Amino acid sequence: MATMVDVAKIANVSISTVSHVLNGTRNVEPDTRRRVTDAIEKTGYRQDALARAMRRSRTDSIGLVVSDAGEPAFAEMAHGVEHAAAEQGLTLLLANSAEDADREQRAVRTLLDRRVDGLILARSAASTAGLVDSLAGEKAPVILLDRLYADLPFDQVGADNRDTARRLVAHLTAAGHRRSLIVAGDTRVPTLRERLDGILDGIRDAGLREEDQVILTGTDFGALRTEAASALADRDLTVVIGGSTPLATASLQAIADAGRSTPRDVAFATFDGYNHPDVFEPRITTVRQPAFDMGTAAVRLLIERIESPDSSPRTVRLRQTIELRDSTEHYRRDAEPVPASLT
Amino acid sequence: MATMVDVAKIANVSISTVSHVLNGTRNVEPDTRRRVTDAIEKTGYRQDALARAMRRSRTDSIGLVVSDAGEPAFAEMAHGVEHAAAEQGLTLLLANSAEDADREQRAVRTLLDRRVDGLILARSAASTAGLVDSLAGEKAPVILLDRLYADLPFDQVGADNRDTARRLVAHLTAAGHRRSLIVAGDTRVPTLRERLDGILDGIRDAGLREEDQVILTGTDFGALRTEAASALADRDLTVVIGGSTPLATASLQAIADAGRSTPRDVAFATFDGYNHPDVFEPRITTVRQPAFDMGTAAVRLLIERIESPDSSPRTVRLRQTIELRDSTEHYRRDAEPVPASLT
DNA sequence: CTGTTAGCGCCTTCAT
DNA sequence: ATGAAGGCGCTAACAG
Repeated sequence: MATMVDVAKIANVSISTVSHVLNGTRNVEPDTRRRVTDAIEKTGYRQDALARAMRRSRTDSIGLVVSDAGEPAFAEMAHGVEHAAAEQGLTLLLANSAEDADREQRAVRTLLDRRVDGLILARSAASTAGLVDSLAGEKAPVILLDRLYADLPFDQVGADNRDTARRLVAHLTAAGHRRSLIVAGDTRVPTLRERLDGILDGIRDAGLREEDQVILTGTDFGALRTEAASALADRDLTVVIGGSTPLATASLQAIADAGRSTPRDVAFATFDGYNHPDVFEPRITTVRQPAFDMGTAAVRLLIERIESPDSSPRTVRLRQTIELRDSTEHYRRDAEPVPASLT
Repeated sequence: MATMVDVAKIANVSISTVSHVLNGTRNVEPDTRRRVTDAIEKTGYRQDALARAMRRSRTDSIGLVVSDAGEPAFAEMAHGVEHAAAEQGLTLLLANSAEDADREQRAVRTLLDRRVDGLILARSAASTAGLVDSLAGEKAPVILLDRLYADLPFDQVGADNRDTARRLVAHLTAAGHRRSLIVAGDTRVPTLRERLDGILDGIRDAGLREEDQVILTGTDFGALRTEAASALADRDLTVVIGGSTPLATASLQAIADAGRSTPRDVAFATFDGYNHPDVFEPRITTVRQPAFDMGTAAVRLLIERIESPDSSPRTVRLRQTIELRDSTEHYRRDAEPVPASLT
């Protein structure tokens, strides 16, 4: 592989001139520039990003640590990050945490050791004390994506989970639902906690009692499925709400286990949802995150943070949309009309 | 950030000793080693991967260039690559080609400039002359994943598309189907070409005529959907076969457009398919790639190639499985029994 | 407008 | 068993 020395020799200039034409970092006589570019052409020279990074002590790369959930919402976020990074000329280094705090730690370390200029933690288990500590001393800024923890000294990007959950429930109660099965999942996860809180807000708004709802929490999807199936023996539960894609899957399985089906004899709505809602049955009412935009927003915040490390941390929440479909709309057609303001 | 110099000073040794305890690359007195590890502990020293890579001229990282299809099969492959890389202590650098030859070129360049030790091109448009040329001179080996081109000087990992397609058609014809709508897509893509060829093999095996089948090719999914819908006016077409996930989506939409439904009045099967086949209707008979294993196989091949650059290129094809579901099994129950040997 | 030079942090002969 | 020193390829003062 050709180096700057080779180019300089052929062009009959110093390596510093080569560097400067390469980076456009100072004026050089058209004629000399010519000789240099010709030499570059001839040798097929390419800058060595490693050496450059070492000297400049910045790599023009950022890291993304993700839990490897195959959920569409997450894939979209990663995609948004990828897109925005490329647009900024940043290389993206990816590491996988598999929803495991330990692996997350190691992933973060790996990326930091590679001297990424900044780090985005998507769906992080960031609450673990260790992580925050280990990040404190680093100069590489960190952005939290999707799971937002209060009182952390990081920029954060998420969605307005609580508010949208409340709007969703307003719609459901307006349609006549009084008692619901809420498959809330692991409420230590901020996103899921916020969604549950918003649902409860909505319940209260409608003058309903929390005690009349069935709320299922926990981390074990198998157990949740079983519990949900038993709960559904109670035919007064007219609607099921899933807190995320895997929770929705467990819920749908439970509905089938209980010998019920949506929307025929129970309504159903979920957060995050599935791809191809137009091709498969049932068509599910879904709260959709602006996942791609969340990814790009994270990159934007990261870049701003790299440029001004000492401004105070910001939290951005993007607005979600409610996509109404058969699973709620074709249950109880006799209910009150749907307000048009909902999406 | 602490460097080896800091550590050496504190431990009262030379930096070369520090290097050697770090890498276990020569014996050092237990006592000195102790002092060094203590100093490392105290300073929170971490190796600078960049400087190390520069000196050793290897980065312990590999690159993965992918088309950003959100298809499950692809996500699985990427996941497999990620997993295997981590297991080998390799960092994974990811770049996205968005199914665009130009972007693919640039992605490859970016990764090569970062001096990855090797490169995996998944779902590559590698046929473009430029790419192959630009790769020829590089010392970083390249593995092609999923789309296999004959006569290319690279290791390649794919699936036994042709053979499995043939088995699938054997099953369908045994079940009584005589005329099919084959949504084959862009047959310049080797994977899709192989699948179509295998389907035609199967047609011939069954003593049927190719002229009685409707074969739709092309890159425009919208157009394919329209053509498929018109074709389905012919009620003698009793089965539709999709060549990939997006082709399946277009096919399913076309079936709906034509006022038909599967499996009620047309059978359906596809390659690659969708997630959550247990939760949604219709449940689709699917040829499934061992996508995860393909990813890990690519990493294995890459590592072997890095270690012995001059052995001749190998092509690995992994066996696919046929997952039989309602979309073919609940059409024409009166047909001949299904051979048990199929999956 | 161009050239010289000192490192960035590390690994690795070559001495001792 | 340990140290000294050169250099990987590049950028950024500093000179001229």
